[in-house]
Amino acid sequence: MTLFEQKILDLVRKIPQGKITTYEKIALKLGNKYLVRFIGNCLAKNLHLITIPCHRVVRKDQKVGNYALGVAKKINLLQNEGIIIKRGKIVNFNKVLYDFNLN
DNA sequence: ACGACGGCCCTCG
DNA sequence: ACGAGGGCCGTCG
Repeated sequence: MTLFEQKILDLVRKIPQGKITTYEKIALKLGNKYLVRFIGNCLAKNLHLITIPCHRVVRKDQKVGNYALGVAKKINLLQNEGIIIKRGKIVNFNKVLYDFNLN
């Protein structure tokens, strides 16, 4: 695992239970928006590290996005944390959105 | 709503 | 060592 990937995972690990963030926010935090593709790539590969709550990272358009264990699993996990999802979209998106810049 | 393409870092040939 | 391809995305047509 590279240093850059570590940085991504470190950020994801900071997302509290019941909150979400977007691929784009992480990308911007780390530099530029085109990183979104690599971020997805990285999370997909490192899912075996259970300590990283990959399911709390979603798409900017309020869809949940993809997940290595299946989208259904991702939705389940999110709903267990109080996030409301309807037809694949997060209903209370703005309320549960976590902002890294609050630190 | 859908498809194309962008410019990322990594992996693999 | 180098170049092509790939991926849990986002934007614009």
